[in-house]
Amino acid sequence: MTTQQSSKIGTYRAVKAEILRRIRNRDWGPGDLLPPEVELAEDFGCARATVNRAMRELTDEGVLHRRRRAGTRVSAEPVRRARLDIALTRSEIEATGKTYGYKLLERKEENAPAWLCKSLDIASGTPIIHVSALHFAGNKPWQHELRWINLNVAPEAANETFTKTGPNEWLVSAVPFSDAAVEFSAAIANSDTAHQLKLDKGAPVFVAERTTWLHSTPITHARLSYPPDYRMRTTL
Amino acid sequence: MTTQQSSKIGTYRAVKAEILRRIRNRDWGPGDLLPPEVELAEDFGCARATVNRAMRELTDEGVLHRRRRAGTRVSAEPVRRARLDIALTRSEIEATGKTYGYKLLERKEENAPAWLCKSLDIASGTPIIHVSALHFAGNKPWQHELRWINLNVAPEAANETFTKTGPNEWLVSAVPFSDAAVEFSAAIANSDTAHQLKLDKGAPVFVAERTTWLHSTPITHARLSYPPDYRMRTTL
DNA sequence: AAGTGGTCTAGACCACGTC
DNA sequence: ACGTGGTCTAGACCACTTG
Repeated sequence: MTTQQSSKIGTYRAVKAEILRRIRNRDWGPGDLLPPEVELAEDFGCARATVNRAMRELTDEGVLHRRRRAGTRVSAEPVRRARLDIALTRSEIEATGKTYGYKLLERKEENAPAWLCKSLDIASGTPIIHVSALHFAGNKPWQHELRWINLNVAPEAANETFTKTGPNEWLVSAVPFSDAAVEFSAAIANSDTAHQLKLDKGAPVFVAERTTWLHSTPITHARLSYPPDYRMRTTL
Repeated sequence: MTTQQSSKIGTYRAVKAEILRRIRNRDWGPGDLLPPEVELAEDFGCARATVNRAMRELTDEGVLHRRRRAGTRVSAEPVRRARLDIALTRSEIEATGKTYGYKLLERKEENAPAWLCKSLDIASGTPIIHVSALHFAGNKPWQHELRWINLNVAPEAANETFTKTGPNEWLVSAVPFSDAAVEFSAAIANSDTAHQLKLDKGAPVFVAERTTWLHSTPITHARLSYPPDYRMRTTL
């Protein structure tokens, strides 16, 4: 929340800080064109590469907008690129100082239900493992996890019981992936989830749905429900 | 969702791709130590700086973990660093192809209520502007916005009516900030929000709460409520 | 003490897209 | 066409932290 300590001059951090200062000071307002890298390098008395790194990072953060030949401008719309650190549930809970707990509710092998085939774009009849489990922070239910694992891609999952650790912990160490997507939404807990999370009927839940692929092939899909007092925060 | 096109050899992109390939191929598994930069530079036949950039980016993305002297390892827990692009509501809606609409519901100047003072850590009696507004995608209510602006920091806000454009659009172009935080959660819509979003009583809403500061001084706080069919997605 | 990453420099060439 | 950013190189010195 506080501006980062300014560093020695001539560093890319110092350049970043100075550019940010000028933007906040409105020397450069939204949409304004900044001088080219070479010029700024002279101003700041450093190498062009240093200015480049500073500006590149500011661009990644959504503060600047760059195009070849057209130059660098202050973002007219500061698209805040927030970072979400999605950790293992265990780590997330332990980071709060609470004790992590896990309980397997159900595990079954079956063919992927129609809605899942459609959602993941896999052939009907694809064998999967379905797991329902609870994660606790201390004694309090923290997350209800519903997971589906594609056995065609991760057949080793058939040997896992998931009684002591959750599917995700096993997956991250056992199955490589190349792409992931997450969706967040709000919903009313269904009766099972409400019961497991010890919520009243009609209580809202925060829902995260994750899917991962290895080279376009779906590996696993998870629906994670959190009680309404859960807060997901951005870092940075 | 698909792996990025591999580039010419000797580029940092090629190095990134090759490192990722070896990780997915389990040449290097979770927790494993990678060779030092100098060595990889030789292997790949490129400069150390090129390898450095590749590894630095992979570290930013949460794939690798680096410490001086200790070397570089594959993350044992791939903390998925998801990126959320938080755009202006207008842009977000227009990106879906729908027409953006805006309607001011209420605007009043008053002293900050106690809960807000506590939440933002500002003195009681701080003058603020409170705005309630609706954002539409086509004819459908998309977001209910409740906003509070600190008049001590942004006194110019007193001259704004917010009848044609929302507070956020004015803020981004008029008031610089240095820090921002966002929290997401699920809640039951209160009667006002439910009415405005045309939801049934007891319907869940997806809630985003944003606060921004300029050098540790709170500028504005917003509570944004979305209907339950809203999905927030990660990019990348 | 020594090895590893972190960063800066000076120079070069390239790629893109605007003018 | 040509100015702007994008990237690579080779070398150097520094900062951290572990053995």
